[in-house]
Amino acid sequence: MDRRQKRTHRAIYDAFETLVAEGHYASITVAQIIERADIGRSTFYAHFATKDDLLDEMCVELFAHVFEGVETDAHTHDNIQETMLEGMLAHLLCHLRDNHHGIGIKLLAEGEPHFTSYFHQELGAFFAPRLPQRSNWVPQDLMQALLVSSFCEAIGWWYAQDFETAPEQLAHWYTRTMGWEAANRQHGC
Amino acid sequence: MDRRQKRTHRAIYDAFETLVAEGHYASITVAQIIERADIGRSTFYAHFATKDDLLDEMCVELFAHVFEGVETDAHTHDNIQETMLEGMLAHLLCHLRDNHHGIGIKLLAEGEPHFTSYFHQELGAFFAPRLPQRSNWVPQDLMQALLVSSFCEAIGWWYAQDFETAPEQLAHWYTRTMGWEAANRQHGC
DNA sequence: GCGTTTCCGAACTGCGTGTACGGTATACTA
DNA sequence: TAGTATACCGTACACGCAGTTCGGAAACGC
Repeated sequence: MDRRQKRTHRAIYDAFETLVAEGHYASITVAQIIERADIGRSTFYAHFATKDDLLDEMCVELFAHVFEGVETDAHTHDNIQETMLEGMLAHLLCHLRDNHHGIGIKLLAEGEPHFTSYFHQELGAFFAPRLPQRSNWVPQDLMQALLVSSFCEAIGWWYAQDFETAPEQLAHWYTRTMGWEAANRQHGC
Repeated sequence: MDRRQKRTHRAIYDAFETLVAEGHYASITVAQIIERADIGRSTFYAHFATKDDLLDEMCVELFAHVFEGVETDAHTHDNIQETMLEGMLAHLLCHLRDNHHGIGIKLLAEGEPHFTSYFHQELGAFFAPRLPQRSNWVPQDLMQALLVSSFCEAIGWWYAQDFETAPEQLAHWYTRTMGWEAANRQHGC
């Protein structure tokens, strides 16, 4: 690949990332990206058909990192199933907070539609084989949707309070609230 | 108030409502509204500063209807508390589905930001004094946020499957999933 | 070096928002 | 019913942003 292409691509990408980190995605203009990346207008359109394509590419790259290792990673220091789940979710939270200036979490909190739907999809797939026990009362797809949207909301809450809570704590609150504690612990009976 | 004003106002309002019912809010243009309402361009701007102001006014009117009577209404044929809550939620669902061509539910499902945040606020206030028992494990504001976003998601699910499920059934699933069943029933212990 | 590819940048089209203003029609008022 | 106020019409305009075009300059790979 031509060295110029790589350079330009990177420049656009970086400019975009910092702009997203600074302000609201929807209000970013191509002119701003161009100026920040210090490239010509037509050059931008030679690389991306539209601003959303840029976002789209970023989603792919981001999720590749964010979900990477969530299923297999270290945090499984305990083989009680729900602790494992909590660990994975905490892991996910850390990734979202720390990768790429935390723009993933920001786009989620802002409710950016494309990113959000992408994330919903990924998270839905993650939850699908892990639904809480009592979910047989409820249609599976509904249950899954509730879990996903709640987790997104929890992320938004976390972001809004500037990550004061520890990810493990948040994951614990979340799983308890959504009914996973019934899995293999007896409630106070 | 001048009769002409009322007429025009109504015309704009109705045109807007049908347009929202037909398509995606974000993609509706002022030109479309004008054409549908059959009024002049400057006339529109004499009534509303911007398209969003129109939406805003609609939110107010809509919520006045939707939340009206939810707290006090008939459905309290039973004074077990959670049945009451389910009844109120079912009532709410009916209102949302049936009022104003169901545009409320549509805006929610589309994730229109202004309407959604408005609705979140109202619903949050509704849930605040009714949090499930076990919510003392979790910060109240987080709990409330999870309840609200889950309910919105449930509404979206309902809309997506074209209201096949009965509102009472959906309200029941929702309350059980979110942990209200623990209020005064013993789990299977 | 030399052909190829990419970049530059300015000019242009297209679309949507919101404003300005003079003429016309309709509504209140006495 | 005549007169005054006010709402409506509609065209034209300024503005901002998206996305395209194209000829010339610069950088690349071989």
